[in-house]
Amino acid sequence: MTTTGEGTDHRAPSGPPAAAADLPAATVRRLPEYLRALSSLGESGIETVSSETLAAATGVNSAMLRKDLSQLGASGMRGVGYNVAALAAYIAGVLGLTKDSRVAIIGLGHLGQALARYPGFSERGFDIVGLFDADPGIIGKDLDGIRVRDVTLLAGAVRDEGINIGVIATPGAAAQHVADLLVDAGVTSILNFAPCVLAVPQGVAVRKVDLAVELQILSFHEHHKTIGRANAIERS
Amino acid sequence: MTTTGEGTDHRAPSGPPAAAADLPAATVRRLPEYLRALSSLGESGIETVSSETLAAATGVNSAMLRKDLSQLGASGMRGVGYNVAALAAYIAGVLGLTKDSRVAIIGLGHLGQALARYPGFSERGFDIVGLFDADPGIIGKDLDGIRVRDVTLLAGAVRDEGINIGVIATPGAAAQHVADLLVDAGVTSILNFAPCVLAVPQGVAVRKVDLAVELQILSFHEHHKTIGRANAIERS
DNA sequence: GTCTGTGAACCACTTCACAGCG
DNA sequence: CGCTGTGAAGTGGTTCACAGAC
Repeated sequence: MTTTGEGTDHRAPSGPPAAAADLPAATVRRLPEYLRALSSLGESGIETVSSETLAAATGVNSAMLRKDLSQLGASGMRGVGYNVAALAAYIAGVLGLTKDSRVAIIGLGHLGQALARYPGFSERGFDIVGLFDADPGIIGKDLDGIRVRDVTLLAGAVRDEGINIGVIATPGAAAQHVADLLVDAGVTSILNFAPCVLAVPQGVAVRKVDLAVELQILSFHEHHKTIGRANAIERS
Repeated sequence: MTTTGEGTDHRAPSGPPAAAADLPAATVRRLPEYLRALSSLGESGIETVSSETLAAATGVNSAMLRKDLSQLGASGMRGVGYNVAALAAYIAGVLGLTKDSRVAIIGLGHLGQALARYPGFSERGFDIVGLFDADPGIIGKDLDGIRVRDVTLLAGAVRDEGINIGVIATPGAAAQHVADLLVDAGVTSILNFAPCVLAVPQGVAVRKVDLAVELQILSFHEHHKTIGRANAIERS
């Protein structure tokens, strides 16, 4: 399945990930990190982990980890710690990773092609099932067994193939149009790599990743590395 | 230069980006967005912009934009707004984009190759001057005119070629080793795409981008899209 | 009148510190 | 005795609302 790959042999070790609907955004952001650290621990054969250890592996404060997990409604044995396999399964459940997501990538320039071939997606339960572009020079191309289709076929594919996440890797100028296509077709989760702000209706979740922005933030720190004010750089 | 490309003809329109050293992290994160929006406005020939308009273009509250800019020490004419070209130049100065940065990418799998060819980097003043990998099958390969070198040559290249930003696009298992090489060679800014937490000494800035994490956060929202609680999804 | 700059209130998240369970 | 779970305190960031410049 998606998560541990190791651990003991029970399928659903903990109770059902019940009422974990309105977690703080900051907590949600950390859950994938916890999950990754737990997978890594599980592969090392470790069965139990303390909040202190797991927090160190994810770069957070142990109290925050405990608070996150308790808000989430889960586990932990006092005096002992957390069961690695059970906790991983629980978090995976909260994140909705029990059922694989179906992803379309729109825009297959260099970045889009790299995303299409990035093994980390399928490894973690995200099936890339559709590739779309507007450039006739790219349409028809085969990327690791998936053929790039014309973007005009996007809406039909979303419906017919159960696509529920759209990844926009087009130039900025095309991004809003693609977002509109996705939203009209019923997609409510979008990951945007284009350098622009997308307008979407309420209820549609958009996350934005701008690689150049990250470099510019580093540039800022680099530029102001004069005095010994080297604190507060992490987690900026 | 790095930023507007358009606008009026004065080179250094505003005063020197003086004492903007210890800005709040949240502000620094937004500066590149402001800059991008300003570039876009400048290309449209717009010379002046109100905080309201610029805030809308970047998806933030106008009061926050004004506060950011005033903290930064800059500009603004009451009753009128901000001079687009001057403000862009000012922000570029604060971010340290007046001098181009020299970037090395380590790890040239699919993602690293895409990053090496991503035009957005050079467009915004980041010169990719070094590509390094440990795989003999990749070393020697030419990517858009840059030859991939053996990672053992990294330290020397950092010193000889003035590399000041390292981008790690290796598998997780190799990332810490590469980070150590970079730090030992004197690099103090690292952008990490590997799915792991890096340990670095104080004074070294690390930013982490994990593409799968972004999808997992979307998965969470997708999974909990039951009730009409569609607020607070943006900016999570 | 318009739009900036900013004190004050508000809110969210983080850290501390410790009570309580195993 | 160790480690979780959590109230309480602290911190940082956002929004409000308005005084003041143009």
